[in-house]
Amino acid sequence: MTNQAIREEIGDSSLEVALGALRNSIARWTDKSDLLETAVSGLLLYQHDEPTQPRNAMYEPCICLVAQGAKRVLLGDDTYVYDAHHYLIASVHLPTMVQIVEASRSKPCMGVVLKLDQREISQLMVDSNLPQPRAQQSSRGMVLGEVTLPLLNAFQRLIDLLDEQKDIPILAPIIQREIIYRLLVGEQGERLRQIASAGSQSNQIARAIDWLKVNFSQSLSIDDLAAQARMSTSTFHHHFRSMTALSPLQYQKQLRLQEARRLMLAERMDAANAAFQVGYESPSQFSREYNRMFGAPPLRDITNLRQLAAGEGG
Amino acid sequence: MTNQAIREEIGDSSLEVALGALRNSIARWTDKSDLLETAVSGLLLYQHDEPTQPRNAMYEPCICLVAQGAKRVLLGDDTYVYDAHHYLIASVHLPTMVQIVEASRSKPCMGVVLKLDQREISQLMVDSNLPQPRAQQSSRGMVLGEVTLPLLNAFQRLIDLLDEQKDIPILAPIIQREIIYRLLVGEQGERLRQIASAGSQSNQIARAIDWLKVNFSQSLSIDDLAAQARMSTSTFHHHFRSMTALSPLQYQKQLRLQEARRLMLAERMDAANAAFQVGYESPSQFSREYNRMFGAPPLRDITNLRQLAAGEGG
DNA sequence: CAATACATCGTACGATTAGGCAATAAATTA
DNA sequence: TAATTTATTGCCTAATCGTACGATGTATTG
Repeated sequence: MTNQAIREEIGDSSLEVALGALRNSIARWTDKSDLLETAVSGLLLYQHDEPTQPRNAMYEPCICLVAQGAKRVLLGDDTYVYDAHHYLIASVHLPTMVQIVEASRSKPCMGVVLKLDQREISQLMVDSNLPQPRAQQSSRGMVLGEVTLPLLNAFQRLIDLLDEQKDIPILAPIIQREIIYRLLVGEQGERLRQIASAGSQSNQIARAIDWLKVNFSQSLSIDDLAAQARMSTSTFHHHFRSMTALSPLQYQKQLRLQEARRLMLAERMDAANAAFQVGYESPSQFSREYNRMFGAPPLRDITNLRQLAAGEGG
Repeated sequence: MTNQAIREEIGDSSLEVALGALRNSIARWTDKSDLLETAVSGLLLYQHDEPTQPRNAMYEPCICLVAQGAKRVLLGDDTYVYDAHHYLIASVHLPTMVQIVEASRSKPCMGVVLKLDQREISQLMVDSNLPQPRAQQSSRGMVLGEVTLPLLNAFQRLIDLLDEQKDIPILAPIIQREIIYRLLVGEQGERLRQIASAGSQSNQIARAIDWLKVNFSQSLSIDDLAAQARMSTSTFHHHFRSMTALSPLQYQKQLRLQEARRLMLAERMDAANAAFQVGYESPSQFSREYNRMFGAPPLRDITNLRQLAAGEGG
């Protein structure tokens, strides 16, 4: 056995130990098919005890780990599958399809999510004099990386804080900074640094995405948005798509339709009003696009969902 | 013979008489194959005693009449042929191919050109309370119309002024206003009014064209130009093309290459400098496009032209 | 200095939009 | 249950706009 192989062996076994500890911690705080917002702001824990169908979900800027099980994320034509040995970073808000592909009663999928704040990342880059990214080109806003022991340990310490709530205000930010630092210098650090470096194309696109996220119900002028990002219309398109796998309009449409669905489902709003609320000016157009996205026209889709929920509840 | 027919007969014969008078006047001031800028500013007279090949020419905003002979104007894929019974209005600067198709020693092509000033047109529209145009859609910046007797008479009086130079400062503007008025209320008045009504799409495009005409050697941002015209990039394209039969870039290219040709021919500038002067940043690109437009690379084209001129001169 | 790779930009094309109207489904009432 | 009203969805037209693609210009590499 070579030294290299020995190191890997040791590393791997340490990793497994750390993952085991993480599983225990997650299990202490969450129950089956449970999602918990913890006392550490931005830190979420969850477990789920069976595979799911793909479902629409919005990823926020965050880093996601699973201590057990596996998930599949669909972004445009790309597929990202991650498990206990791979983390996933989303550097912007991204509409995706998410599916738990590996989970069971005996071995539920157990996950940790830590939301990332771009300002923190930028601050850390300045503070630690990390080099500006080489390439100007913008790439996908989602990336997979290999889980390392120090990273796992940091997460472990973060979760351990939940037992010592008084330490959270002081220690949580420190540990979060450590995690971010480890990501920045890790294999996918370049990506994160691109997003965070002010004025870069990635950063400009990220700003545009933030704007859309807030103002999706307003009517959208791509030309203006491009001007804001100091790019030509077509260049803006190019970079937007390379980051989100969606055209700006498709992105806005996703936001609009998902919000409309939420309004009808949770706030019991009728189709026409929901359509209007999210920025559509004609109900017929809304109906057509809703149908295209969710597979059924508004009312029928909502009825389906209600029946499904009732069935699960009973 | 119906009254209608009689009126037409009378009208036609009067028209012929008027055209005869116009021919005499033009002949008094111009010689064979001669172009005269008259003492009336904006008024040009010319005659040409043989048909020509099509040649590149820039039309300014103007109205063109021929008292004898015929001309053909090529604008993009459109062809405009006009003779003694049809005038041609150009409402913006337009790069065209022009060809005299009917002319001979005994019956030379005899023409009158009066340049039009958009501000005068707008002023007249306000003063005379002419209605704003109905349609918003923009159309070709060139149009043919049927010559009428009053129009011919006005032109006759304008040319007659050349014999009474002291009256020009007072009478020329008045007669020009009459001509513009007749055009505005005539069959093609709608077109002219569109161009002149501030804020209309046609007017916005006309402004963009004016800008291009002056700043063709600067590098051009279509997005900015569109923003200036308060249109989206694509809408701007659409209207620009419907008015000029050219895309904005093609339009600019025409201006650049024609100016470069002039610089080389008249100012004896070398190719590389001419290229640079009109805004090209690489001589190779210039050469390629020059070749495409004039059928020969810069140096050879100029040599050809010089030989041609020498041949005609001798 | 040529050749090549790469990013950017212009623009033609096709998708999307508003707005109006017709058809249909659902709900309410006779 | 039938009739009437109301809410939703489907369809049309004309215009605008988004955007994929190909042309153009810039940087890089041998």
